[in-house]
Amino acid sequence: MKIATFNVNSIKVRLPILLGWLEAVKPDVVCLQEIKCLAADFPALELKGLGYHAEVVGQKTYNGVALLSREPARDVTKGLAGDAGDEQARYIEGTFGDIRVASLYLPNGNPIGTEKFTYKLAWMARLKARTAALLAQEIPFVLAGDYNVCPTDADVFNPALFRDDALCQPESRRQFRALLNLGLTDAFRVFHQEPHRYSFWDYQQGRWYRDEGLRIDHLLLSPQAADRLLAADIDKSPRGKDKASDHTPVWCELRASA
DNA sequence: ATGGTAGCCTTGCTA
Repeated sequence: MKIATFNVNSIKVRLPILLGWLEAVKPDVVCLQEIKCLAADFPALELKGLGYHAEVVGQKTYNGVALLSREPARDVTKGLAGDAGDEQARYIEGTFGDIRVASLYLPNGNPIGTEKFTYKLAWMARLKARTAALLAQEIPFVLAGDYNVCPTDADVFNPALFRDDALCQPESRRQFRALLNLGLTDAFRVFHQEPHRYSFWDYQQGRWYRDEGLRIDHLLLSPQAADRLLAADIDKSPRGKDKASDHTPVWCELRASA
């Protein structure tokens, strides 16, 4: 089973690139972020035309996550537990075969020293609590999405430039490590230890052209999923197209259950 | 020293 995550930065604008990529790669499950539309405005028909079902947590203008899948999702839950007053569309879970999958869009948190950074850290604490609850079930699961956390200085083109950025803050990295230390595996790093592999390149200042990016899109696997991990990589090809997102897909492949 | 880009639509906000 091939599972991918892709921050599309507007599903409306990115639909041609997304459709082309789905046709070429044929992933079984795709976790989307920053769809930037209400669920009612999601292009479900176009995706159905390629054989993909969609489950959507929408929001106008900002955020928004979705799960695309060849087989319909089961037991879909929308939103991240822990703050009933949180209106932001950043989390959805569904089950595909025997694998639980979440599409998440972790808050950016910039600028630091503001309520935005506080919200980011609080959201990470909620994600840790949800992860602990999932781990207690001892099932294969994949938490995939835009974490807005660059785990180490090897995951950013110029650490000094990001010293005061929320994506590279020690506290953001600490909470990301705390999540991993519960027992999750960063699928990409199982197969690729080399530094300077990125999933995001800013639109400004020729960052894509110069390969000056950050690795902030991750697939974190439970032990039962990691035991079935066959491959994982970043697919840079969509980022090079006209009208590209500033992110590119990251994927992993899991062996079918015995 | 500052602005640079993109997407939304609010002529500013978020990233």
